[in-house]
Amino acid sequence: MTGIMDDGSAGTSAGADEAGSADPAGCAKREQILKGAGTVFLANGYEGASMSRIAQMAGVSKGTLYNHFDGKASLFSAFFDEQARCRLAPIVALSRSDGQSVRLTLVRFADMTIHLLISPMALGLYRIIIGEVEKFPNLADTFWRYGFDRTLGNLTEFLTRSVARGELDIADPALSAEQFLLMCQTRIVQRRRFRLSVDDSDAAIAELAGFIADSFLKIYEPRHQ
Amino acid sequence: MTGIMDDGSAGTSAGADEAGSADPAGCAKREQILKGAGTVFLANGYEGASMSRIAQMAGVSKGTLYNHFDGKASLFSAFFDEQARCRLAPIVALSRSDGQSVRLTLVRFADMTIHLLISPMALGLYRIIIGEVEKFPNLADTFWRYGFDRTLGNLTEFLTRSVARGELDIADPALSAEQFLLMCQTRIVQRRRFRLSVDDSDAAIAELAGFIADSFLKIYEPRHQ
Amino acid sequence: MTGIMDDGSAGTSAGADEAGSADPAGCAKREQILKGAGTVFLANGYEGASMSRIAQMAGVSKGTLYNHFDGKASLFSAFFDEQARCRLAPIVALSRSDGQSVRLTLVRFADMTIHLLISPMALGLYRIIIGEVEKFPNLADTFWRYGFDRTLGNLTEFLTRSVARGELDIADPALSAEQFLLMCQTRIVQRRRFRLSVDDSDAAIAELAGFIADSFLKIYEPRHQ
Amino acid sequence: MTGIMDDGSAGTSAGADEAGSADPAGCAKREQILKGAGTVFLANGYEGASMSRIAQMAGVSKGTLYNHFDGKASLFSAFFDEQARCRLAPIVALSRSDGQSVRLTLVRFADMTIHLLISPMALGLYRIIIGEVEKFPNLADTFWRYGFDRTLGNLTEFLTRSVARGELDIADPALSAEQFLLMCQTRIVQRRRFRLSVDDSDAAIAELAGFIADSFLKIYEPRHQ
DNA sequence: AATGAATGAGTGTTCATTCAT
DNA sequence: GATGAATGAACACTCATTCAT
Repeated sequence: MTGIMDDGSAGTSAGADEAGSADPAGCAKREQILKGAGTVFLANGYEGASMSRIAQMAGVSKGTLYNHFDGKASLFSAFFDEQARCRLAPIVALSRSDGQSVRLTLVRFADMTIHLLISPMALGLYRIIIGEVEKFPNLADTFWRYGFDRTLGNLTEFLTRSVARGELDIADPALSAEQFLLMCQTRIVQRRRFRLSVDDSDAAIAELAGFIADSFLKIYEPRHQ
Repeated sequence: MTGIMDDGSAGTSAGADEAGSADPAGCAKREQILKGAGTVFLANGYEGASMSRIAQMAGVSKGTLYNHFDGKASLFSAFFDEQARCRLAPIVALSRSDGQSVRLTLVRFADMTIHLLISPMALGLYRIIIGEVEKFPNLADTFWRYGFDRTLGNLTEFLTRSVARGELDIADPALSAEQFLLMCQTRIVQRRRFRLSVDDSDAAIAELAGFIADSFLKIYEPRHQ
Repeated sequence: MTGIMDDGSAGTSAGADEAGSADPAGCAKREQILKGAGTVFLANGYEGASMSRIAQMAGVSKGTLYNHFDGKASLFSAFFDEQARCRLAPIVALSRSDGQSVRLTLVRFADMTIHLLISPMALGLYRIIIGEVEKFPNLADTFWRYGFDRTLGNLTEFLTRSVARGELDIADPALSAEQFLLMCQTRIVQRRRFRLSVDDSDAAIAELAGFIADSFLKIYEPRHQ
Repeated sequence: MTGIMDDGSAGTSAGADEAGSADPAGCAKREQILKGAGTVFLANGYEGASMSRIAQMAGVSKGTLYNHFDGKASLFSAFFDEQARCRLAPIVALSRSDGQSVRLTLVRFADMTIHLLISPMALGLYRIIIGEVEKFPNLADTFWRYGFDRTLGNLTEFLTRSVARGELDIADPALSAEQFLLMCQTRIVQRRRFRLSVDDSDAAIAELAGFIADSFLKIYEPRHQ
């Protein structure tokens, strides 16, 4: 439905030299494996996951894993590519909602970002990428490109439009967008990443989102003199 | 020189009066092991590190590891505690530097924070904690307390003093201190954590530190009307 | 031929109708492992046996051991159960031989018992059970039930029948049966358990069996006055 | 007090070429080690005992163990020799009690034997010897000679005297003595060796002792025609 | 294409033994 | 003589990977 899906299917069809009738069936098993792999990898990390458990979780035999993927590392990368390509960046669409005040848009953006970042999937992906970046450097790259840059790009675009409208005064929108995303990690997100207890109720998130948006506006709202 | 050093030397001197020459020797082996363990843990994570490799790296036999530590997890924790206690938070002293302008203090604080956070040790510790927090929840706690809270506390204190002097207008200094620390992770720190290439020259860091301090001041400098 | 064989074949045939050719193959590996395990366990005891040696002796890899059994203790128990169930108590059938004089039956019973008890397998099992009874209490229980109680039961039954016929005068046949079995361990069996040299030729055993039967008869033959 | 002590001290003094002033002190440490070793060996068997635990239990350092004994096997043998020489065969003295009826002597002998054989020490020694006889063949030999043969010898002597007095009619007193000792293991002793539950109250033992003595007398009491 | 039994190098850990102090 | 830190071979057990079916 979004451009994300298009990207995903495009990537698959590009390599779909085996397509036709075999593709759906083969893809089903493949997806089945990737789903099981994801569950195990997110719960146990790369080293902590065993191929046996993945096979068991996916409901296939261990041999089948090796028919579809070259090995553990390959399966791990495939899982991450799929996650990054297909499931990240649901914040994208939101920032398009024009017609609202800049503040409201920023508040909603912050609210959604915080909610996303403390979702089990996002926390798990962050954990595993940060943990395994030395062993799988391209993983972080993929994750960054698909998971962060797109969101960042949309926010940057929104900020640029706002600057053009004279609603904000920003010299480097890309840098400020990144700054905004980091401010969203204050308190709640950061503590959740460290598994520290914190109030992450919707109300607490909403309040924090307001605080972040206001802070951001104080930095960048045009000062009339 | 700092309170950290005092803590460390206090612990050491406490055991020094009954040992004399024996203590350094025993401590030497322990330190030797911890050093090797650190190298391997930081490079490979907890699961990826093997006791054999640690023994080899530390230049001792595998059995000696177990004479000094209860096991892998124990060694890991010991390494972590030592790092958290002794090597983190050298930023502490800085925020005491009164007599300077608030901006200069913030700039220097941001500069030091960025430098610290992109140091190999800090990057490695962050990686490993985030990666292993599910298996070692108390690790993140220790890291947070020693590595983050102390720095945060000092910054909070500084902000509170500045508010008292009328130089800043902050409702919740602790929250704003955390916000400042997260802004310090914009661009350079975050990219280094993802192993992405980024200009982390002193000049680039200095410029970013200035940007962060200015942003922070724009949020919290008193508005005269 | 005996009830023991029936038990064994019954268990096998129960699984044979859904397997056919696969069962024997899987069972073959299992039997192969159990055979190797038996050799090593009997020669070295439980603690003295290493899984590596068992694997080597059985001609399989160490991993295969763990594909078929949960671990060392499990393998040990499996070996034991099999031995206790299938190889002990071949004396059972003998006591049924009616139509002979009581004395002859007792002599033959003693003769067979002594022969059985000094067989390498019985000596090894006895050794290992006595040695490991603290660590595997259920082992001794199994051994007792399959190895001793059945034989004891048959002898008791025989004695009871003889009492009914007026050929013996026994108040507590179960106790006397046990007494008989212990008398069978005089001299030869006991010395073999201690690895002491002793004449265990068939002739010596036959003579001892006669002595035991005569002693037993002197205790329990009806005294007419 | 008994001949046992004489034997023990004789054995020690025979090898006391290092005697004089060093002997008592060295012997104290040696005894201390042997005591600790005994505790650990009896509780865990040979393989299950670790030199560290023995050192700890004896209250000496691990190195000291090796100053006094050649190694684990040597310590094990030394412990057994000492046990066999010094602590076994307290039944010896009893059979000398003449002036009583043969039956009473036999009853008291059986009673004492049963009590001795189900004592923790005797059960432990039996277990460990039977279990380790393959690895330490001379152990069983020592145990047999000191633990069994002496008792057997005394009983044989008593039986011979009784035969001479016309109170018993025994062709091979040594064989019959052994037979008597084995009958003493009926029911209670045997079950305790297998860790099976059994009534081992003094009353039960007394009753069993009576049964054994009566059985024995029925075999060997002179038949007047 | 799917299976799962077999593999063997690898893991964390223990422990009898040695030796400088 | 006593110590205990150091050793390294051995242990039970795991797991990514292969391959005959």
